[in-house]
Amino acid sequence: MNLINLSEGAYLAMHSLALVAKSQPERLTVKHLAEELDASQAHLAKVFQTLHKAGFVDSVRGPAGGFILKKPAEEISFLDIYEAMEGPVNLGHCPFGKTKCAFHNCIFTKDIHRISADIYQTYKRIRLSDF
Amino acid sequence: MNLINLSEGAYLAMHSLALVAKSQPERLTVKHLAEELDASQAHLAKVFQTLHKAGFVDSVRGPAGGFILKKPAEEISFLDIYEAMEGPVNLGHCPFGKTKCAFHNCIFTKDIHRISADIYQTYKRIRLSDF
DNA sequence: TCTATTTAGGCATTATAGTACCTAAATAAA
DNA sequence: TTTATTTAGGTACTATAATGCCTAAATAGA
Repeated sequence: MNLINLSEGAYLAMHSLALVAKSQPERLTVKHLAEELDASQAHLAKVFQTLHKAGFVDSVRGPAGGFILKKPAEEISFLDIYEAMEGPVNLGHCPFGKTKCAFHNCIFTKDIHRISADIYQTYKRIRLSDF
Repeated sequence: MNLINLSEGAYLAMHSLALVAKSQPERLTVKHLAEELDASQAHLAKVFQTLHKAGFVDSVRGPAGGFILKKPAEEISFLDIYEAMEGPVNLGHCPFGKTKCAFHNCIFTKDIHRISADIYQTYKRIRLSDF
């Protein structure tokens, strides 16, 4: 069981974009990336549709086609990718969306908020140019 | 979107056991706890079936029934509860269960492992007696 | 004994993520 | 121009987690 919350989709997005960034300016195909990551080609294709719509990559169809980064690798953080795949992160509120808490001092306040902030800052700091 | 991985079930287990611990030796009912936590009574009842089987609570049926802790609050950590609800945690491996990694140094090694270890130690440290 | 309360357990329903499939569009190469 | 390749997008299927519902069992109290 995984302690951090990262779907297969977000995992694929982060890892495949890192590979795309590494091989710039060469285009990479979904087929190639799926083999490289030992992942489902169908799922990865869906992920890249999302990444394309979100403006992270440019696509070229046909033979010798594939994906390249649309923005410089320095300008794409893991947080950007995470939010594109999983939706926007909202820190500062109860991580479970509760408006009412049975505890005067939430039993999670001290620790869970610290950890959430840590993950947030970590994702924000890591950039595709780091690979 | 929540950065840490904690299901509604695990959230309910941690919070309701904290309330049970606080009100010892009085028994608490699922109905009471559901109101207190503003949560689904049906779901909480399921959670307590799991907690009962896992040996965290003793149950008494019928009027004036409810749940009490079976073990001292000092001996129950959030990690114990988490694992009872979500399954055993395995640190030290790829958090996504991959045996093959496309990166010589996994892009997550430094940070994700640090954060996972942090969450693990935090859950391990927090005990029901802390409330 | 009877009734109301409360947990136990099984089953059904719902939501979501993941996967698969099919067709269209684009394009490089033969 | 034709063919093979590859992304785009829609739809549908599957698996699993989460949630809800119903009935049985237990038990305190009237």
